[in-house]
Amino acid sequence: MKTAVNESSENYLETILMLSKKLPVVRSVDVANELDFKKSSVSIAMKNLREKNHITVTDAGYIYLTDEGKAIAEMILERHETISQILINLGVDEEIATEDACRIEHVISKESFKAVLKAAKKAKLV
Amino acid sequence: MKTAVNESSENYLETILMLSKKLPVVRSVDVANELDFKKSSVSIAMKNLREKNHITVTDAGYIYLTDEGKAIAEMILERHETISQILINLGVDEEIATEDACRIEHVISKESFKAVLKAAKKAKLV
DNA sequence: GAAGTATGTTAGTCTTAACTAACAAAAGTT
DNA sequence: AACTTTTGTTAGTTAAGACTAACATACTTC
Repeated sequence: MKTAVNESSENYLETILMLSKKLPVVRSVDVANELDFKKSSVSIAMKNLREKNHITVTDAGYIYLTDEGKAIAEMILERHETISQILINLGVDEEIATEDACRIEHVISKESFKAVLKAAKKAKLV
Repeated sequence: MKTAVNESSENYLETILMLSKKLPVVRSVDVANELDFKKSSVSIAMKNLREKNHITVTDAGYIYLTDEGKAIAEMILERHETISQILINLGVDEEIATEDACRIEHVISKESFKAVLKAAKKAKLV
């Protein structure tokens, strides 16, 4: 089952996972606040993620990642943490490193990420 | 003079610079062929680049980068070559490395690129 | 010079993903 | 009970950046 995921969806899934680690439950409004988007935008995005089976939403409005959604979210979050850590350890300002990681995490291929991670570990950068 | 350049424009400028190195003159149709876009799309893009003073176009349809356009194009092309070279030297398949470089080159910050370049040189990766 | 090919432009369409505005329902407050 | 705040949804707008279709030159070629 090919799951074509675009950058926008990846970003929402990553944010839901991240929020679920620091909030008891995650709602649309939490996602909107975190990303600084309007709740109407998030509402539509959540509808799309529901239709693609990447999340489920309870009657109370609590958002949960499905296995598929969680797999994507965890992949992106791992990339985010790894890439920002590498950049910070190379001397890049933390805020800039985080912003760059936020963009690179969506465009790097599995193969390249794997190669970079391996090299960074060898060089004790991560 | 803040020159906000989006990914699309950067890509066109990079392509014009690249083509200028292997063709006597660069025209819209050459850009369209290289990027596999329709010539109408390129026509509109060239109009935008002209309005932003990133290129000039002669009556004969020959496209030339302005100083400002060339600066952007050279920056992106340097990133492209550097990033793809690093990935290839880390063992990534050449085609994948090139595709990844094509995307990362537009989203990495000046500061991060500089840090990565320095580290790659130290490690003899580039 | 007529016909065909190459090049460039314009007008209008489509998709994505944000936005505002308006509204409905629930929960909290006085 | 009445008012306010919070949350979510829907409808319609906007912008970017690709697309198709149609057309206007201009250059070739016979």
